[in-house]
Amino acid sequence: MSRPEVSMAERKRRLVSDELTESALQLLAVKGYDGVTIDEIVAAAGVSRRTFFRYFASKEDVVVQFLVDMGSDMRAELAERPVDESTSQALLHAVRIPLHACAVDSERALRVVRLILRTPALHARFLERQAHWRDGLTTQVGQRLGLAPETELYPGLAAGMALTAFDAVLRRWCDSDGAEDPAALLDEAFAVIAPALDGAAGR
Amino acid sequence: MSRPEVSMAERKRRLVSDELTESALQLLAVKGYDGVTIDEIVAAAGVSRRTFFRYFASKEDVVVQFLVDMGSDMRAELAERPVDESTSQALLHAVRIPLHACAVDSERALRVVRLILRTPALHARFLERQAHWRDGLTTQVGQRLGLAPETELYPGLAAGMALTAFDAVLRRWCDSDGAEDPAALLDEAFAVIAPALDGAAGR
DNA sequence: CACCGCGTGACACTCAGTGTCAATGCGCCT
DNA sequence: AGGCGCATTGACACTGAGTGTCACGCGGTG
Repeated sequence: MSRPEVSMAERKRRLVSDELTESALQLLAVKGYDGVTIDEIVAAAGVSRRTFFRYFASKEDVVVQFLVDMGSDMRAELAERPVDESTSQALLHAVRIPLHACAVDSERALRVVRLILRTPALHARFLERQAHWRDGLTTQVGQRLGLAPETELYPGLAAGMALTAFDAVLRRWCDSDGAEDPAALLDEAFAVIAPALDGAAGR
Repeated sequence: MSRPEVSMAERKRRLVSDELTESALQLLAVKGYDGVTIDEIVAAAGVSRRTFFRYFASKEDVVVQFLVDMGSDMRAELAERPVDESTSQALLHAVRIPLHACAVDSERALRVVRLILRTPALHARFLERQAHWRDGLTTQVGQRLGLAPETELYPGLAAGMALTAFDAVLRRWCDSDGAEDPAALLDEAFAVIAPALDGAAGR
């Protein structure tokens, strides 16, 4: 009753998913990635092992999955930037999205990022997601400039450089335990790469 | 007899390792990553399952392991470049190493790269190795310029950009089935990123 | 009330990866 | 030659990730 704008089934799914993610992150942060089994996670969340794999494709996914939305958000942001903006400025705004998400809930984000960066299996998965981000940004940059990414190297390089900056900033932010300001670091990083993004050779 | 410069035990290890790698690559290329089990690989190589894991830490490793040597080679090359050379030139020479290795045995390399790039699990592992390459190049760049990579963003960004170029070239080379010239593509890519590597903001 | 569809739990199974131990083979020393 | 130590191997057992299958229960519907 009331207003099932989202079917109650949908809310139920969210609930289970969140419960699982929460339990997992809690345990993983304490005992480390290899120190926790799926059985412990599902026991903490109060669901069956089988159900876990109905929500997440793998143990890694429960940590990394939220990244797919951030990838979409980034791409959407880039798509909305005015076309007369320089490539570096547009990409800077796009890359700010995930970094801003960290700043909003730095406590939690720091725990997750630390876990990812120092767990090889998670780091590998994380980088693969980033590759998808790059692909999305690449086609978007190509669209902005009217360049075919299959023919021209520039779109892929531009997207890659932007994410290189993101990565460098994220690592620094994590290593400093959140002490350094991500936004300032990102500006600094983009000051370095901007000459390549907006340079004569680029466009 | 003759000259056991390398202990016979060592040669034996190489033999087993090569046998395993060969069998694995053969099978994986044909049946796909998930279509092959370790048992099939070891049966083809004529060793026990346990032995496989004495040589490779995981199923992924048998495909990706050779990359560690390429990482060392790259870093060594960068270390040997004259210090008065521009950063972009030095990094270009370093990144040429792995690309050159592809060109030497393009037949085989193409098969492996294809397998890696279109198998998510392998791609993830591949990117993680590249992250190690980047770390090595980062400290090396820092050393060249007398910059502390923990303080300055530039070394990490420079190394990251160089590998972004490498990655873009590798993908293009693979997508074109080896038709395009890696060396030419790399020059093209470095023409884009060089302004950032050697630009005023950099050093 | 009977029906239907979906999410769930229970169970069994495959496969990756690890620890342990006994057997084997090779180099070395006496 | 014979014995000793060291390293590699195979066999076996075990844990944990991931998947297929099926029967149950619950909410909505004619």
